[in-house]
Amino acid sequence: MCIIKIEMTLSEENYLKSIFHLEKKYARGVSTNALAEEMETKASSVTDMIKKLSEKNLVNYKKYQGVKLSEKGNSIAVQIIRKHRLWEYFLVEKLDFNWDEVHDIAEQLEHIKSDELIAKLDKFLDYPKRDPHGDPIPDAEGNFANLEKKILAEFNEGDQGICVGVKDSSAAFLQYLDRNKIKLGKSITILEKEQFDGSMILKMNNKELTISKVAANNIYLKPISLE
Amino acid sequence: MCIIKIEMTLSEENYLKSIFHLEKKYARGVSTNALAEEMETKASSVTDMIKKLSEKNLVNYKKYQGVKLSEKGNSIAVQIIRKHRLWEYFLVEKLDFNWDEVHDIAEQLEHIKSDELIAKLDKFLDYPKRDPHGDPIPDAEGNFANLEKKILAEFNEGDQGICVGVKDSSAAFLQYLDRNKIKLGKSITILEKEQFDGSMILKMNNKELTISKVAANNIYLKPISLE
DNA sequence: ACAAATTTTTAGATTTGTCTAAAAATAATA
DNA sequence: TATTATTTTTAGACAAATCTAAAAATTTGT
Ligand SMILES: [Mn+2]
Ligand SMILES: [Mn+2]
Ligand SMILES: [Mn+2]
Ligand SMILES: [Mn+2]
Repeated sequence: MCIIKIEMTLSEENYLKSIFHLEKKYARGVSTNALAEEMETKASSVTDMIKKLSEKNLVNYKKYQGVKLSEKGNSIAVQIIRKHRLWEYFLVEKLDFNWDEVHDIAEQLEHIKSDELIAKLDKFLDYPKRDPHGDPIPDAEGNFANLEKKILAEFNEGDQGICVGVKDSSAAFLQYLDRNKIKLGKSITILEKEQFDGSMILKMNNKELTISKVAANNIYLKPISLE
Repeated sequence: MCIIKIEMTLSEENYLKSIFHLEKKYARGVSTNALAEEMETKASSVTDMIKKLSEKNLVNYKKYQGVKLSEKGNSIAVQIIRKHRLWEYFLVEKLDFNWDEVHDIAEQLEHIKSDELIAKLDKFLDYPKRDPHGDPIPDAEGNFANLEKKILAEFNEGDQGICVGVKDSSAAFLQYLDRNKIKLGKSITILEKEQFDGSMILKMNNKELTISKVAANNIYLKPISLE
Protein backbone atom coordinates (compact mmCIF):
# COMPACT_ATOMS: atom_id res chain seq x y z
CA MET A 1 0.00 0.00 0.00
CA CYS A 2 2.91 2.30 -0.51
CA ILE A 3 2.09 4.75 -3.27
CA ILE A 4 5.02 7.05 -2.53
CA LYS A 5 7.91 6.18 -4.80
CA ILE A 6 11.30 6.22 -3.14
CA GLU A 7 14.28 7.39 -5.17
CA MET A 8 16.65 4.46 -5.29
CA THR A 9 20.16 4.45 -6.67
CA LEU A 10 21.47 1.46 -8.58
CA SER A 11 23.76 0.70 -5.67
CA GLU A 12 20.99 0.80 -3.08
CA GLU A 13 18.86 -1.51 -5.21
CA ASN A 14 21.68 -4.02 -5.49
CA TYR A 15 22.22 -4.00 -1.74
CA LEU A 16 18.53 -4.64 -1.06
CA LYS A 17 18.52 -7.50 -3.53
CA SER A 18 21.59 -9.08 -1.94
CA ILE A 19 20.15 -8.75 1.54
CA PHE A 20 16.96 -10.41 0.31
CA HIS A 21 18.87 -13.40 -1.04
CA LEU A 22 21.13 -13.69 2.00
CA GLU A 23 18.19 -13.59 4.41
CA LYS A 24 17.24 -17.05 3.14
CA LYS A 25 20.52 -18.33 4.53
CA TYR A 26 20.97 -16.03 7.54
CA ALA A 27 17.46 -15.74 8.94
CA ARG A 28 18.58 -13.96 12.12
CA GLY A 29 20.19 -11.08 10.27
CA VAL A 30 22.69 -10.67 7.46
CA SER A 31 26.22 -9.95 8.66
CA THR A 32 28.32 -7.14 7.28
CA ASN A 33 30.95 -9.55 6.04
CA ALA A 34 28.47 -11.84 4.28
CA LEU A 35 27.05 -8.85 2.51
CA ALA A 36 30.51 -7.55 1.65
CA GLU A 37 31.39 -10.85 0.05
CA GLU A 38 28.13 -11.04 -1.90
CA MET A 39 28.53 -7.47 -3.14
CA GLU A 40 32.22 -7.91 -3.85
CA THR A 41 33.10 -4.89 -1.79
CA LYS A 42 34.63 -4.01 1.57
CA ALA A 43 32.95 -4.35 4.95
CA SER A 44 33.40 -0.65 5.59
CA SER A 45 31.49 0.20 2.43
CA VAL A 46 28.73 -2.11 3.55
CA THR A 47 28.47 -0.39 6.91
CA ASP A 48 28.18 2.97 5.16
CA MET A 49 25.42 1.74 2.88
CA ILE A 50 23.55 -0.04 5.64
CA LYS A 51 23.42 3.20 7.57
CA LYS A 52 21.98 4.93 4.55
CA LEU A 53 19.37 2.23 3.97
CA SER A 54 18.52 2.27 7.67
CA GLU A 55 18.09 6.04 7.52
CA LYS A 56 15.55 5.48 4.75
CA ASN A 57 13.82 2.77 6.81
CA LEU A 58 14.48 0.11 4.19
CA VAL A 59 16.37 -2.11 6.64
CA ASN A 60 16.38 -2.69 10.37
CA TYR A 61 19.85 -2.28 11.69
CA LYS A 62 21.51 -2.24 15.07
CA LYS A 63 25.26 -1.92 15.32
CA TYR A 64 27.10 -5.24 15.29
CA GLN A 65 23.79 -7.08 14.88
CA GLY A 66 23.51 -7.45 11.12
CA VAL A 67 20.60 -6.28 8.96
CA LYS A 68 17.14 -7.43 7.99
CA LEU A 69 14.92 -5.90 5.36
CA SER A 70 12.01 -3.82 6.56
CA GLU A 71 8.64 -4.47 4.95
CA LYS A 72 9.24 -1.61 2.54
CA GLY A 73 12.77 -2.78 1.78
CA ASN A 74 11.50 -6.29 1.17
CA SER A 75 8.88 -5.15 -1.28
CA ILE A 76 11.41 -3.09 -3.22
CA ALA A 77 13.79 -6.06 -3.35
CA VAL A 78 11.01 -8.30 -4.63
CA GLN A 79 10.14 -5.84 -7.39
CA ILE A 80 13.77 -5.77 -8.53
CA ILE A 81 13.86 -9.56 -8.57
CA ARG A 82 10.62 -9.53 -10.56
CA LYS A 83 12.23 -7.25 -13.13
CA HIS A 84 15.42 -9.31 -13.25
CA ARG A 85 13.56 -12.53 -13.92
CA LEU A 86 11.09 -11.09 -16.40
CA TRP A 87 13.97 -9.66 -18.41
CA GLU A 88 15.78 -13.01 -18.26
CA TYR A 89 12.67 -14.70 -19.58
CA PHE A 90 12.41 -12.13 -22.36
CA LEU A 91 16.05 -12.57 -23.34
CA VAL A 92 15.74 -16.34 -23.60
CA GLU A 93 12.23 -16.68 -25.03
CA LYS A 94 12.13 -13.71 -27.37
CA LEU A 95 15.70 -12.79 -28.20
CA ASP A 96 16.98 -16.35 -28.33
CA PHE A 97 19.73 -16.07 -25.75
CA ASN A 98 20.93 -19.22 -24.05
CA TRP A 99 20.16 -19.52 -20.33
CA ASP A 100 23.82 -19.09 -19.40
CA GLU A 101 24.10 -15.71 -21.14
CA VAL A 102 21.32 -13.67 -19.61
CA HIS A 103 22.26 -12.93 -16.04
CA ASP A 104 24.65 -10.03 -16.57
CA ILE A 105 22.34 -8.29 -19.00
CA ALA A 106 19.40 -8.73 -16.63
CA GLU A 107 21.55 -7.24 -13.87
CA GLN A 108 21.53 -4.04 -15.89
CA LEU A 109 17.94 -4.18 -17.13
CA GLU A 110 16.53 -4.75 -13.64
CA HIS A 111 17.36 -1.13 -12.77
CA ILE A 112 15.32 0.49 -15.55
CA LYS A 113 12.73 2.64 -13.85
CA SER A 114 9.20 2.40 -15.23
CA ASP A 115 6.26 0.55 -13.72
CA GLU A 116 4.42 0.79 -17.02
CA LEU A 117 7.34 -0.86 -18.78
CA ILE A 118 7.39 -3.86 -16.52
CA ALA A 119 3.59 -4.23 -16.60
CA LYS A 120 3.61 -4.20 -20.40
CA LEU A 121 6.59 -6.52 -20.60
CA ASP A 122 4.83 -8.97 -18.28
CA LYS A 123 1.75 -8.86 -20.50
CA PHE A 124 3.81 -9.25 -23.68
CA LEU A 125 5.46 -12.34 -22.22
CA ASP A 126 2.03 -13.64 -21.17
CA TYR A 127 2.68 -13.51 -17.44
CA PRO A 128 5.40 -16.14 -17.09
CA LYS A 129 5.66 -17.84 -13.70
CA ARG A 130 9.30 -18.97 -13.82
CA ASP A 131 12.52 -17.59 -15.26
CA PRO A 132 14.90 -19.61 -17.49
CA HIS A 133 16.58 -21.09 -14.41
CA GLY A 134 13.33 -22.25 -12.86
CA ASP A 135 13.19 -19.45 -10.30
CA PRO A 136 9.72 -18.06 -9.58
CA ILE A 137 8.79 -14.67 -11.01
CA PRO A 138 6.83 -12.69 -8.42
CA ASP A 139 3.65 -11.08 -9.72
CA ALA A 140 2.93 -7.34 -9.65
CA GLU A 141 1.83 -7.64 -6.01
CA GLY A 142 5.03 -9.42 -5.07
CA ASN A 143 3.60 -12.92 -4.62
CA PHE A 144 5.82 -15.83 -5.46
CA ALA A 145 4.14 -18.95 -6.87
CA ASN A 146 6.19 -21.60 -5.16
CA LEU A 147 6.52 -24.93 -6.80
CA GLU A 148 7.35 -28.06 -4.90
CA LYS A 149 10.99 -28.88 -5.49
CA LYS A 150 13.78 -30.84 -3.85
CA ILE A 151 17.52 -30.98 -4.37
CA LEU A 152 18.43 -33.94 -6.59
CA ALA A 153 21.14 -35.06 -4.17
CA GLU A 154 18.47 -35.77 -1.55
CA PHE A 155 16.61 -38.25 -3.76
CA ASN A 156 17.12 -42.00 -3.38
CA GLU A 157 17.50 -44.93 -5.73
CA GLY A 158 14.30 -45.57 -7.65
CA ASP A 159 12.94 -42.05 -7.10
CA GLN A 160 11.76 -40.10 -10.07
CA GLY A 161 11.27 -36.40 -10.74
CA ILE A 162 11.14 -33.61 -13.26
CA CYS A 163 13.93 -31.09 -13.49
CA VAL A 164 12.41 -27.75 -12.49
CA GLY A 165 15.31 -25.55 -11.54
CA VAL A 166 18.96 -24.98 -10.70
CA LYS A 167 20.46 -23.68 -7.49
CA ASP A 168 23.72 -22.54 -9.05
CA SER A 169 23.02 -20.48 -12.15
CA SER A 170 26.61 -19.72 -13.03
CA ALA A 171 27.44 -19.92 -16.73
CA ALA A 172 29.90 -22.74 -16.00
CA PHE A 173 27.26 -24.94 -14.38
CA LEU A 174 24.59 -24.15 -16.96
CA GLN A 175 27.02 -25.03 -19.74
CA TYR A 176 27.80 -28.30 -17.97
CA LEU A 177 24.07 -29.04 -17.92
CA ASP A 178 23.81 -28.18 -21.63
CA ARG A 179 26.64 -30.54 -22.49
CA ASN A 180 24.81 -33.30 -20.63
CA LYS A 181 21.45 -32.42 -22.17
CA ILE A 182 19.95 -31.65 -18.79
CA LYS A 183 17.13 -29.15 -19.30
CA LEU A 184 14.15 -27.91 -17.32
CA GLY A 185 11.18 -30.19 -17.90
CA LYS A 186 13.24 -33.33 -18.36
CA SER A 187 12.13 -36.46 -16.50
CA ILE A 188 14.86 -38.03 -14.41
CA THR A 189 15.00 -41.38 -12.60
CA ILE A 190 17.68 -42.15 -10.00
CA LEU A 191 19.14 -45.55 -10.92
CA GLU A 192 22.00 -45.65 -8.44
CA LYS A 193 23.36 -43.52 -5.64
CA GLU A 194 27.01 -44.17 -4.77
CA GLN A 195 27.45 -44.12 -0.98
CA PHE A 196 31.17 -43.40 -1.21
CA ASP A 197 31.09 -40.03 -2.94
CA GLY A 198 27.40 -39.26 -3.37
CA SER A 199 27.57 -39.44 -7.16
CA MET A 200 24.44 -40.61 -8.96
CA ILE A 201 23.58 -42.61 -12.02
CA LEU A 202 20.50 -41.16 -13.65
CA LYS A 203 18.22 -42.24 -16.43
CA MET A 204 17.21 -39.37 -18.66
CA ASN A 205 16.31 -39.27 -22.36
CA ASN A 206 16.40 -43.09 -22.20
CA LYS A 207 20.10 -42.93 -21.54
CA GLU A 208 22.27 -43.35 -18.48
CA LEU A 209 24.21 -40.45 -17.08
CA THR A 210 26.54 -40.20 -14.11
CA ILE A 211 26.79 -36.93 -12.20
CA SER A 212 28.82 -35.90 -9.17
CA LYS A 213 27.35 -34.96 -5.80
CA VAL A 214 28.38 -31.36 -6.43
CA ALA A 215 26.23 -31.29 -9.56
CA ALA A 216 23.38 -33.15 -7.85
CA ASN A 217 23.42 -30.55 -5.11
CA ASN A 218 22.60 -27.83 -7.61
CA ILE A 219 19.69 -29.34 -9.48
CA TYR A 220 16.08 -29.13 -8.33
CA LEU A 221 13.55 -31.82 -9.17
CA LYS A 222 9.84 -31.92 -8.61
CA PRO A 223 9.23 -35.41 -7.18
CA ILE A 224 6.85 -37.66 -9.08
CA SER A 225 4.98 -40.09 -6.86
CA LEU A 226 5.16 -43.53 -8.44
CA GLU A 227 2.17 -45.07 -6.63
CA MET B 1 37.60 -0.75 -37.01
CA CYS B 2 37.94 -0.08 -33.32
CA ILE B 3 37.87 -3.40 -31.48
CA ILE B 4 39.00 -1.89 -28.17
CA LYS B 5 35.97 -1.13 -26.03
CA ILE B 6 36.13 2.14 -24.16
CA GLU B 7 34.59 2.30 -20.71
CA MET B 8 31.88 4.92 -20.90
CA THR B 9 29.84 6.30 -18.04
CA LEU B 10 26.18 7.08 -18.50
CA SER B 11 27.02 10.76 -18.25
CA GLU B 12 29.73 10.63 -20.89
CA GLU B 13 27.39 8.80 -23.25
CA ASN B 14 24.72 11.43 -22.83
CA TYR B 15 27.19 14.20 -23.55
CA LEU B 16 28.37 12.52 -26.75
CA LYS B 17 24.79 12.05 -27.88
CA SER B 18 23.95 15.69 -27.23
CA ILE B 19 27.03 16.89 -29.07
CA PHE B 20 26.06 14.69 -32.00
CA HIS B 21 22.60 16.24 -32.19
CA LEU B 22 23.85 19.81 -31.71
CA GLU B 23 26.49 19.42 -34.44
CA LYS B 24 23.63 19.34 -36.94
CA LYS B 25 22.78 22.89 -35.91
CA TYR B 26 26.25 24.20 -35.02
CA ALA B 27 28.46 22.71 -37.69
CA ARG B 28 31.52 24.77 -36.74
CA GLY B 29 31.61 23.51 -33.16
CA VAL B 30 29.16 23.13 -30.30
CA SER B 31 29.39 25.89 -27.72
CA THR B 32 29.62 25.25 -24.01
CA ASN B 33 26.39 27.11 -23.37
CA ALA B 34 24.42 25.29 -26.06
CA LEU B 35 25.56 22.02 -24.57
CA ALA B 36 24.75 23.19 -21.06
CA GLU B 37 21.22 24.04 -22.12
CA GLU B 38 20.73 20.72 -23.92
CA MET B 39 22.07 18.76 -20.95
CA GLU B 40 20.15 20.88 -18.44
CA THR B 41 23.29 21.56 -16.48
CA LYS B 42 25.74 24.40 -15.86
CA ALA B 43 28.39 25.63 -18.27
CA SER B 44 31.11 24.88 -15.74
CA SER B 45 30.02 21.25 -15.57
CA VAL B 46 30.13 21.09 -19.34
CA THR B 47 33.68 22.43 -19.42
CA ASP B 48 34.73 19.77 -16.92
CA MET B 49 33.16 16.98 -18.96
CA ILE B 50 34.51 18.28 -22.27
CA LYS B 51 38.00 18.15 -20.85
CA LYS B 52 37.43 14.57 -19.81
CA LEU B 53 36.09 13.58 -23.22
CA SER B 54 38.93 15.41 -24.91
CA GLU B 55 41.40 13.54 -22.72
CA LYS B 56 39.86 10.32 -24.03
CA ASN B 57 40.08 11.59 -27.61
CA LEU B 58 36.34 11.40 -28.09
CA VAL B 59 36.03 15.09 -28.94
CA ASN B 60 38.25 17.75 -30.44
CA TYR B 61 38.40 20.70 -28.14
CA LYS B 62 40.28 23.94 -27.94
CA LYS B 63 39.53 26.40 -25.19
CA TYR B 64 36.81 28.90 -26.04
CA GLN B 65 36.33 27.22 -29.43
CA GLY B 66 33.53 24.76 -28.74
CA VAL B 67 33.67 20.99 -29.37
CA LYS B 68 33.29 18.59 -32.25
CA LEU B 69 33.11 14.83 -32.03
CA SER B 70 36.18 12.89 -33.08
CA GLU B 71 35.65 9.93 -35.37
CA LYS B 72 35.65 7.61 -32.38
CA GLY B 73 33.29 9.89 -30.45
CA ASN B 74 30.97 10.06 -33.43
CA SER B 75 30.78 6.33 -33.79
CA ILE B 76 30.00 5.87 -30.10
CA ALA B 77 27.27 8.51 -30.32
CA VAL B 78 25.75 6.78 -33.33
CA GLN B 79 25.68 3.45 -31.52
CA ILE B 80 23.84 5.03 -28.59
CA ILE B 81 21.32 6.59 -30.97
CA ARG B 82 20.93 3.19 -32.61
CA LYS B 83 20.13 1.65 -29.25
CA HIS B 84 17.74 4.44 -28.31
CA ARG B 85 15.74 4.12 -31.51
CA LEU B 86 15.68 0.33 -31.56
CA TRP B 87 14.33 0.32 -28.02
CA GLU B 88 11.72 2.94 -28.95
CA TYR B 89 10.64 0.75 -31.83
CA PHE B 90 10.44 -2.25 -29.51
CA LEU B 91 8.37 -0.36 -26.95
CA VAL B 92 5.84 0.79 -29.54
CA GLU B 93 5.67 -2.27 -31.79
CA LYS B 94 5.99 -5.05 -29.24
CA LEU B 95 4.94 -3.63 -25.89
CA ASP B 96 2.16 -1.47 -27.26
CA PHE B 97 3.32 1.87 -25.92
CA ASN B 98 2.12 5.02 -27.65
CA TRP B 99 4.77 7.07 -29.49
CA ASP B 100 4.60 9.87 -26.93
CA GLU B 101 5.48 7.55 -24.02
CA VAL B 102 8.69 5.92 -25.09
CA HIS B 103 11.40 8.55 -25.03
CA ASP B 104 12.19 8.59 -21.32
CA ILE B 105 12.30 4.82 -21.08
CA ALA B 106 14.56 4.62 -24.14
CA GLU B 107 16.81 7.22 -22.50
CA GLN B 108 17.47 4.60 -19.83
CA LEU B 109 17.59 1.54 -22.07
CA GLU B 110 20.10 3.09 -24.47
CA HIS B 111 22.80 2.76 -21.80
CA ILE B 112 22.52 -1.01 -21.35
CA LYS B 113 25.87 -2.46 -22.28
CA SER B 114 25.81 -5.54 -24.49
CA ASP B 115 26.55 -5.72 -28.20
CA GLU B 116 24.96 -9.14 -28.34
CA LEU B 117 21.76 -7.75 -26.85
CA ILE B 118 21.38 -5.04 -29.43
CA ALA B 119 22.22 -7.40 -32.31
CA LYS B 120 19.59 -9.85 -31.14
CA LEU B 121 17.03 -7.13 -30.49
CA ASP B 122 17.61 -5.78 -34.01
CA LYS B 123 17.05 -9.26 -35.44
CA PHE B 124 13.96 -9.85 -33.29
CA LEU B 125 12.48 -6.58 -34.57
CA ASP B 126 13.40 -7.60 -38.12
CA TYR B 127 15.91 -4.82 -38.70
CA PRO B 128 13.64 -1.79 -38.61
CA LYS B 129 14.83 1.27 -40.55
CA ARG B 130 12.93 4.01 -38.69
CA ASP B 131 11.86 4.60 -35.13
CA PRO B 132 8.28 5.49 -34.09
CA HIS B 133 8.95 9.17 -34.80
CA GLY B 134 10.26 8.55 -38.30
CA ASP B 135 13.92 9.00 -37.35
CA PRO B 136 16.37 6.67 -39.08
CA ILE B 137 17.84 3.77 -37.10
CA PRO B 138 21.51 3.38 -37.96
CA ASP B 139 22.60 -0.18 -38.77
CA ALA B 140 25.28 -2.08 -36.86
CA GLU B 141 27.98 -0.34 -38.93
CA GLY B 142 26.51 3.06 -38.11
CA ASN B 143 25.01 3.83 -41.51
CA PHE B 144 21.85 5.91 -41.61
CA ALA B 145 19.34 5.13 -44.38
CA ASN B 146 18.22 8.63 -45.19
CA LEU B 147 14.81 9.08 -46.63
CA GLU B 148 13.86 12.11 -48.67
CA LYS B 149 11.85 14.43 -46.48
CA LYS B 150 10.91 18.08 -46.29
CA ILE B 151 9.33 20.24 -43.62
CA LEU B 152 5.60 20.56 -44.24
CA ALA B 153 5.75 24.35 -43.81
CA GLU B 154 7.91 24.57 -46.91
CA PHE B 155 5.34 22.93 -49.16
CA ASN B 156 3.03 25.00 -51.35
CA GLU B 157 -0.62 24.90 -52.30
CA GLY B 158 -1.41 21.86 -54.38
CA ASP B 159 1.64 19.91 -53.21
CA GLN B 160 1.19 16.44 -51.86
CA GLY B 161 3.24 14.23 -49.59
CA ILE B 162 3.31 11.40 -47.11
CA CYS B 163 3.95 12.05 -43.46
CA VAL B 164 7.26 10.37 -42.64
CA GLY B 165 8.48 12.00 -39.47
CA VAL B 166 8.34 14.67 -36.80
CA LYS B 167 10.98 17.22 -35.87
CA ASP B 168 9.66 17.86 -32.38
CA SER B 169 9.02 14.58 -30.60
CA SER B 170 7.83 16.03 -27.32
CA ALA B 171 4.85 14.27 -25.77
CA ALA B 172 2.80 17.47 -26.09
CA PHE B 173 3.30 17.70 -29.85
CA LEU B 174 2.80 13.97 -30.42
CA GLN B 175 -0.44 14.10 -28.47
CA TYR B 176 -1.56 17.05 -30.57
CA LEU B 177 -0.89 14.96 -33.68
CA ASP B 178 -2.83 12.05 -32.19
CA ARG B 179 -5.83 14.28 -31.50
CA ASN B 180 -5.75 15.40 -35.12
CA LYS B 181 -5.27 11.86 -36.45
CA ILE B 182 -1.93 12.76 -38.02
CA LYS B 183 0.16 9.59 -38.21
CA LEU B 184 3.24 8.45 -40.08
CA GLY B 185 2.26 7.06 -43.46
CA LYS B 186 -0.72 9.34 -43.93
CA SER B 187 -1.10 11.07 -47.30
CA ILE B 188 -1.47 14.85 -47.05
CA THR B 189 -2.43 17.45 -49.67
CA ILE B 190 -1.87 21.16 -49.08
CA LEU B 191 -5.15 22.87 -50.00
CA GLU B 192 -4.34 26.37 -48.82
CA LYS B 193 -1.41 28.21 -47.32
CA GLU B 194 -2.29 31.41 -45.47
CA GLN B 195 0.27 34.12 -46.26
CA PHE B 196 -0.55 36.09 -43.14
CA ASP B 197 0.45 33.58 -40.47
CA GLY B 198 1.74 30.58 -42.41
CA SER B 199 -1.08 28.34 -41.27
CA MET B 200 -2.16 25.62 -43.66
CA ILE B 201 -5.37 23.88 -44.64
CA LEU B 202 -4.63 20.25 -45.37
CA LYS B 203 -6.62 17.40 -46.84
CA MET B 204 -6.03 14.16 -44.98
CA ASN B 205 -8.28 11.12 -44.43
CA ASN B 206 -10.67 12.80 -46.90
CA LYS B 207 -11.20 15.59 -44.41
CA GLU B 208 -9.94 19.14 -44.10
CA LEU B 209 -7.70 20.14 -41.28
CA THR B 210 -6.15 23.49 -40.38
CA ILE B 211 -2.78 23.59 -38.67
CA SER B 212 -0.58 26.45 -37.49
CA LYS B 213 2.81 27.30 -38.92
CA VAL B 214 4.38 26.13 -35.66
CA ALA B 215 2.89 22.67 -36.17
CA ALA B 216 3.74 22.66 -39.90
CA ASN B 217 7.34 23.42 -39.00
CA ASN B 218 7.58 20.19 -37.04
CA ILE B 219 6.16 17.69 -39.49
CA TYR B 220 8.18 16.00 -42.24
CA LEU B 221 6.62 14.89 -45.51
CA LYS B 222 8.05 12.88 -48.32
CA PRO B 223 6.99 14.79 -51.45
CA ILE B 224 4.90 12.93 -54.01
CA SER B 225 5.43 14.11 -57.58
CA LEU B 226 2.02 14.56 -59.21
CA GLU B 227 3.18 14.40 -62.85
C1' DA C 1 39.38 50.81 -30.88
C1' DC C 2 37.47 50.67 -26.41
C1' DA C 3 34.03 49.81 -23.09
C1' DA C 4 30.30 46.79 -22.05
C1' DA C 5 28.04 42.50 -22.42
C1' DT C 6 28.43 37.75 -22.99
C1' DT C 7 30.62 33.41 -22.92
C1' DT C 8 33.79 30.33 -21.07
C1' DT C 9 36.99 28.75 -17.81
C1' DT C 10 38.92 28.25 -13.16
C1' DA C 11 38.79 27.67 -8.19
C1' DG C 12 36.81 25.67 -4.54
C1' DA C 13 32.90 23.11 -2.40
C1' DT C 14 29.48 19.18 -2.22
C1' DT C 15 27.44 14.53 -2.78
C1' DT C 16 27.74 9.61 -3.61
C1' DG C 17 29.97 5.52 -3.26
C1' DT C 18 34.05 3.65 -2.67
C1' DC C 19 38.71 2.61 -0.38
C1' DT C 20 42.65 1.77 3.49
C1' DA C 21 44.07 1.78 8.02
C1' DA C 22 43.10 1.92 12.70
C1' DA C 23 40.00 1.52 16.66
C1' DA C 24 36.26 -0.75 19.00
C1' DA C 25 33.18 -4.49 19.84
C1' DT C 26 32.20 -9.26 19.82
C1' DA C 27 33.34 -14.16 19.62
C1' DA C 28 36.46 -18.00 20.28
C1' DT C 29 39.83 -20.44 22.90
C1' DA C 30 42.96 -21.89 26.28
C1' DT D 1 38.35 -15.62 32.84
C1' DA D 2 41.96 -13.71 30.35
C1' DT D 3 43.91 -13.64 25.98
C1' DT D 4 43.61 -14.01 21.21
C1' DA D 5 41.22 -13.86 16.92
C1' DT D 6 37.56 -12.18 14.20
C1' DT D 7 34.11 -9.01 12.95
C1' DT D 8 32.43 -4.54 12.61
C1' DT D 9 32.69 0.28 12.85
C1' DT D 10 35.02 4.77 12.51
C1' DA D 11 38.17 8.12 10.56
C1' DG D 12 40.04 10.03 6.78
C1' DA D 13 40.95 9.97 1.78
C1' DC D 14 39.67 9.66 -3.15
C1' DA D 15 37.33 9.82 -7.83
C1' DA D 16 33.25 11.21 -10.44
C1' DA D 17 29.96 14.51 -11.45
C1' DT D 18 27.93 18.26 -10.09
C1' DC D 19 27.38 23.18 -8.18
C1' DT D 20 28.37 28.54 -7.08
C1' DA D 21 31.14 32.43 -7.46
C1' DA D 22 34.75 34.76 -9.48
C1' DA D 23 38.25 35.44 -13.08
C1' DA D 24 39.57 35.42 -17.89
C1' DA D 25 38.66 35.47 -22.76
C1' DT D 26 35.84 36.65 -26.49
C1' DT D 27 32.28 39.12 -28.83
C1' DT D 28 29.35 43.12 -29.48
C1' DG D 29 28.09 47.85 -29.87
C1' DT D 30 29.25 52.56 -30.18
MN1 LIG E 1 19.94 -13.98 -12.89
MN1 LIG F 1 17.49 -16.46 -13.15
MN1 LIG G 1 13.57 9.54 -28.32
MN1 LIG H 1 12.55 8.71 -31.56
